[in-house]
Amino acid sequence: MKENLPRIAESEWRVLKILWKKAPQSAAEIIEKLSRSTDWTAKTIKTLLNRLVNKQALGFDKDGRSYLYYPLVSEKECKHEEIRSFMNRVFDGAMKPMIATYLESGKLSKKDLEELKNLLDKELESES
Amino acid sequence: MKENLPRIAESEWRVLKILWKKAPQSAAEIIEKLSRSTDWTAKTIKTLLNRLVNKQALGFDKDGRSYLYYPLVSEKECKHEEIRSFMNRVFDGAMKPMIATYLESGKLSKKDLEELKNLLDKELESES
DNA sequence: ATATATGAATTACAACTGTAATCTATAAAT
DNA sequence: ATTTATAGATTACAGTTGTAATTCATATAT
Repeated sequence: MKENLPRIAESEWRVLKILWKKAPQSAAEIIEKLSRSTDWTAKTIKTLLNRLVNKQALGFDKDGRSYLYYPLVSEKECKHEEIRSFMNRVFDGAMKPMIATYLESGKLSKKDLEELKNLLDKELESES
Repeated sequence: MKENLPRIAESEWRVLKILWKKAPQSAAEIIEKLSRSTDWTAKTIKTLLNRLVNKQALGFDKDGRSYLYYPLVSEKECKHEEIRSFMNRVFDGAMKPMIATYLESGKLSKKDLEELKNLLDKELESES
């Protein structure tokens, strides 16, 4: 609902996603989870936590001598912003060409297509 | 058809888009066009052309002492790749949450929604 | 023939990223 | 009390990007 979202790098998205699922979490917990999905060392993950704190994307409370981290930026805001900048960069901001291009890449099954159609239908109904 | 697409930076997209519209074009033409939509100096644009040539995203033919540039990477491939990496980074590769998030951001008019629905319908029909 | 303007090539430089290693303070183990 | 392991802080270092300025070669003007 506010201004100046920090820029989130690719590796930082991984960290934020974990904290959006559950917060707060200690560095140890975060490291444990990321170690399963990446090959980053604990040091690397600490660096990412640090950078996110510096960018004010994360905050923390002290718990003894370790920290409990939590997001300061909302998942929704970040995703909206990321969609926006991606669409501008690649599709001059227009959704339709983006979808058309995606369809063309043939990555969607019939079921996917129908689900998307449902989404749109619901949105159309719900519109005042 | 593909393999080893170079990574295209944001500013480089601007240049490529111009050359996908029409190719080949001289640096002077490209500079002229980009000067209308950005505040980059000619030097900056030359740097971008150079980098794109180094990444093998552009090629050129000599025309006297200046060059005529043309894309070596296809618009379609680049866009597909960019969608793919964006969806992975932000939405774990799934289109539906992406669309849902976009709808939620309220950036689409009723007309937009209907156009998108048409796109999907056509795709569904055309599917064997 | 020489000076100048212009195209492209090279160099610049800081911020951001990926990917850590090292340092510092302190809690825990002995 | 001293050693050691550990948490977080600081430093590292190369590659990418934004944003040019400088240099080099040469076509053109004088």
